[in-house]
Amino acid sequence: MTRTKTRDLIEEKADDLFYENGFEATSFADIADAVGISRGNFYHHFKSKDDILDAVIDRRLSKTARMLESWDADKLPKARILSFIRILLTNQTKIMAFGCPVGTLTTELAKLDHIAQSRAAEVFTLFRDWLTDQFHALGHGDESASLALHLLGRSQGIAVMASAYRDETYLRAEVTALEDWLDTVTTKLR
Amino acid sequence: MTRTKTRDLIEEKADDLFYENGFEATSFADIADAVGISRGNFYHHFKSKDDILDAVIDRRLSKTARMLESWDADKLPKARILSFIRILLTNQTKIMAFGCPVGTLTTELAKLDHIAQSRAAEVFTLFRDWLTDQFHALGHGDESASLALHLLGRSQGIAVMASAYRDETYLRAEVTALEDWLDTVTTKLR
DNA sequence: ACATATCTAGGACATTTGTCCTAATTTCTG
DNA sequence: CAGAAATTAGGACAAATGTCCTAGATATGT
Repeated sequence: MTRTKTRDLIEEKADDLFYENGFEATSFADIADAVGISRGNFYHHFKSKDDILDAVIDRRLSKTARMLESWDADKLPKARILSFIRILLTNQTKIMAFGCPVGTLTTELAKLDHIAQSRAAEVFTLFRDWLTDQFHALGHGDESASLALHLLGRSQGIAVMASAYRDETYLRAEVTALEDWLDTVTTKLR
Repeated sequence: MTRTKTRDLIEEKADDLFYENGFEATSFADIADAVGISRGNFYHHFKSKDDILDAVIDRRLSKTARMLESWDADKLPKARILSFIRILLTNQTKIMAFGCPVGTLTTELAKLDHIAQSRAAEVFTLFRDWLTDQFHALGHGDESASLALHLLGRSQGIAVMASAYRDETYLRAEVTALEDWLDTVTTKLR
């Protein structure tokens, strides 16, 4: 198999496992098993566990950036924010089982006092800046940044509670509440 | 040392370590070192790691119940809810470093597929039911339960974002926003 | 087609993990 | 005070961890 293919496969499986089982709880053996390669082969592609973590974070950063760009392409600001809110519904099953991938990873890395924590939080920054742009486009001026952070926090809270209780009704109700909030906030301007 | 004293000390240190470093990342050796006893002695008090986890959860449950009772004793419903909101300020430093102890533990246990996950979530239930009572007392009727869950989710989101960015300004702004929300919600009734 | 670089498997390694055992010490009880 | 019970220390144990090494297989470039 070509280099990039195996590397990519490792990153993909590691990404999944870090999300579903946590970074600390995922061992080299777990990833190697999931990929179907030997443990030894591993070190040809990644020379340490932190190396894989870096790659997984990179992967998530570019995946997120691509998603935001695709929303930029064919939507209006308010619809874009709605797309963000509705990630909670799109990924409902996984979120109820494992929470938000971004929030849970940064939380875990904070506890581990891991150097990569701030890099993991950059995924949040991607969303935050993008959301700030959207609120700006809607004419919210200086408020835009705090609206973006507020929305990010609301989503995180929903993810935490939805997974704690595995409660779909709560999740849906809160998504609706967020959509209402967006309506209120965007119509308050005129 | 008497049985209860050592047991208590172990629980206390385990509680702290689980919070600050995570459950999985905390080893027996870590706890034993923190308490200052030998690893062997450990198994006289707790026969497995899950045993300590159970004890720590019990501890948190009763600690939480006691706190809520103390608020019941000398406050009015709205002031009680305000006390809840202001936990975020009271425990600001720890929350910015390690997130919310309840949210982060349930999240981790969900990923580990751990049997104790639902018991850990009972701390949320304590808060939820108590908050529901307060909203009831304020005359919110059937809305009370979802208001309680909403407030719980908002707090969780704030804890996640505050620790992701270690951002005190955000935390304070969002607490103020929550206080405003409480005002709006409670005055909307008349 | 051959030399070179890349990839792969399998195992070695020291360390750490959770768990358990034994023997000594302390504390309690009659 | 003597005997029983509870507590403690220290180490043994297998399994798992992250890391590294070697030797064979595969692919690549000329």
